[in-house]
Amino acid sequence: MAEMSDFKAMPPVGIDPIGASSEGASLYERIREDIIEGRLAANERLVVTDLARRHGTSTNPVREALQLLRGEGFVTFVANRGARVRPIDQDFVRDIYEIGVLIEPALTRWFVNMATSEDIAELERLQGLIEENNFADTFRHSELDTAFHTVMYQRHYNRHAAELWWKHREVLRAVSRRFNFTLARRAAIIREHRELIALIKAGEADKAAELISRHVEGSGRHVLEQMRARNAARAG
Amino acid sequence: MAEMSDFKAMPPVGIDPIGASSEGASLYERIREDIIEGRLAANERLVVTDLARRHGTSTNPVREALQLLRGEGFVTFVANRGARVRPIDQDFVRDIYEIGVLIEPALTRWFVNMATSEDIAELERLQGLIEENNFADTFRHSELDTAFHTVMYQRHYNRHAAELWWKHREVLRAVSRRFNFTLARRAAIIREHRELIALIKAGEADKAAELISRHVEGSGRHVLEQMRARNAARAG
DNA sequence: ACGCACTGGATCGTACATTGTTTGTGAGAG
DNA sequence: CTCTCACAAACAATGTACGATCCAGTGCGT
Repeated sequence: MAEMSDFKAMPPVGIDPIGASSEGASLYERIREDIIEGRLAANERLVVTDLARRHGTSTNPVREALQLLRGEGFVTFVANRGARVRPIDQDFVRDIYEIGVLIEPALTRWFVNMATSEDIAELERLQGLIEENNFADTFRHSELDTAFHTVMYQRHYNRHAAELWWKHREVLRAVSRRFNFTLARRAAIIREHRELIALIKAGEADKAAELISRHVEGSGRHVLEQMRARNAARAG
Repeated sequence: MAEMSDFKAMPPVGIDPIGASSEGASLYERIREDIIEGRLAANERLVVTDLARRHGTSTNPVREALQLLRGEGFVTFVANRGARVRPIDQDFVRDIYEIGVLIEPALTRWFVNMATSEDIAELERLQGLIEENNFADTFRHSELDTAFHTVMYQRHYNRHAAELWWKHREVLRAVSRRFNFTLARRAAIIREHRELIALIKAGEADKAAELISRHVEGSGRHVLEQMRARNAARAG
């Protein structure tokens, strides 16, 4: 059973993704999933009574969930006119990736100087599972890849940065799940991960940071290309 | 009257700091101010009925305000045990500054390549007011300084990054308001702002980014030292 | 001294009242 | 006949009040 939880992506310790009331929490999660996964269209109105009916609760938990989502930026509010879905569009994804490019190298640099042999063993184990899976199960790949990077950022002293990274990651994971990996991207991921492990072992913090910068940027470019292609196909 | 609004710090366009219901909005703002300004102690319990009584409303707006604050990271929740004030301590401030050091240079680099002569005129005007004020009115300085940097980041295409910067800025503004500026820091601020304007004029994006990095880091170090000193004084 | 039931209180969920916005209809002007 | 404006009714968001549920701390009994 340890095997099962090994590749389930979990947030860095101390970062509580939910924490609301029992009912409110699941509501929050479900609405957020609906937004991220695209089941709720961009800019769609979120009518409180509708959501309450659909999820079988009263309006109050819905309102609280919406406020929480507002604080996290998934929903926009206009006074006396209710909530709307914030579009998870190319701009949104690009913004997130760009912030990742700025933050992740710093997290990585710290990790390289703090990595234990257990960390490296764990990274190699996960990398082994990633290569074993070899993108056959894309969902599993997504989980493993997230776990890989979580090992690196998990214990960083800057909890804010780690939390920010995790929140962004959750969005990107959901978005990229809609697409397949190109062969070029698959090769790049495997190659860069291996190179990264090597640099960590060698204690090359700056080079590792620089590599992560390229890694994140490449990942972002890949997803954005896919989104663009799908949009073009839809429009054509 | 144009003169009055000139030095009032305003968020970058399109970034709505409130947007809740009329009553709920002020509630949200008041509670947040109480947290940031330190009137609500770190880890203090936020009892819904108390807050409702104190602010003269019913419990529901309070609950929504708290959820919003949770989403923004100012309060923490434990299921069935309510909300607590997230401590605005040295770790918190350090985390925010470190993220600023990573993000602001990128925003600056973009601005240098996009700056118009109007932008530069506005920066020089604000810098003139800053030097004229010369830290006599620290509150005014804080507003002017925020306005100065807002000019630079306001129109950045990455709305996420700009919003992140603004949110952090609001916290730091409130925190630094508790302290005075050392003479060394005053000199550094004036000098770095002047140098920054010169670099922007010259179109030296990389150098400007590097300068901002030092500027933010210096600002962070200054505030953290003040916090540390006060804590030591309090403990002694 | 340790454990268990009880009590006090706060959170969480439901139902309802109020207020503001939107939309649809109709009359009048062009 | 069409367009515009005003008014009114429906609708949704916001605020209030209340009951149910869940925790924490206390005091009793062993």
